[in-house]
Amino acid sequence: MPELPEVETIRRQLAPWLTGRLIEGVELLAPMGPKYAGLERAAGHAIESVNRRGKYLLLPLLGEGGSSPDYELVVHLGMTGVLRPAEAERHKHLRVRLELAGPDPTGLDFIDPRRFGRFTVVAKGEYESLPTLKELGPEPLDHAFTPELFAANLARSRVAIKSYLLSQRPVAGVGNIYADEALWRAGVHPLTPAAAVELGRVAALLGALRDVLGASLEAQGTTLNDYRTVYGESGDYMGSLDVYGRAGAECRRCGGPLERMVVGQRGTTYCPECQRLPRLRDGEWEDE
DNA sequence: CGCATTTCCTGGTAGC
DNA sequence: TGCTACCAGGAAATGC
Repeated sequence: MPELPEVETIRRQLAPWLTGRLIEGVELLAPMGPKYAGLERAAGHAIESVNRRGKYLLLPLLGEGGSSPDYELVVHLGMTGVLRPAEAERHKHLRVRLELAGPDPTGLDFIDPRRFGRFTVVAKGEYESLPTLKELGPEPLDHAFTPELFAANLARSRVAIKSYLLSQRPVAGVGNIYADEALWRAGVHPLTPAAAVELGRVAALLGALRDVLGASLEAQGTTLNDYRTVYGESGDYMGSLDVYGRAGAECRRCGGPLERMVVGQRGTTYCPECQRLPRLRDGEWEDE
């Protein structure tokens, strides 16, 4: 499942290849719909740069004659999306092919078996049709993002911290794997109301997010099943996961068994010993 | 507005 | 072997 480290890995590989390239044509092999809205507008435009916000890839498209960008290509890989150089043999689940001017490789394929991904063109910076992108929280690896800002964001909600992290509102780019990993590292119970995580724990949580996202990025991400880099490589971080996919195994901190539960319809693995739920007393949450 | 629930989609796998 | 049932889940849509 591509989250921040996986999408950033892909961005870094795409950037030197796609920057400045002219999109000569667009082929849509999936049924037209909101997930591919406006895609035909990409034809005739050059790619100014390859950027990332959260789990979204954002490619501003230069206007006719190289004028400043008017459109933006927005790509979300969903759960099973893969971007790679076009191959002669069309993949069974090929959804979009961009035809590029210039030297080989002259095509970019978007393959997406489960169809949770998006590949759309919007007017630059206008994300009305993409509410999550419109409301996206700060980049966790940005040093301007402080524990105080994170705490202020978390204070806006009483839903379970795990669910709130997945909403992309308090911080961008965190999905199911790294949410579980960071909560375990910071010793925060997944069901803790977001606003009830006290400042010290918020700081620990931000540190944990940065550690795990940074380490995974160095490993080119986590491959469970479908995720591949642009060049078909698997990410190497799976063996470093402490909790995700390890329900029933020993907690690497206390040795007790990790447990699995469902939080907001999402499978969640945690250590009941190391991640304690704060108690509610007189309407206030207290630690321990 | 906040929050909960439902929906989309296919490959893999458990069970018979 | 072949069938059915179910599960994985990011974000949008829908319903209070």
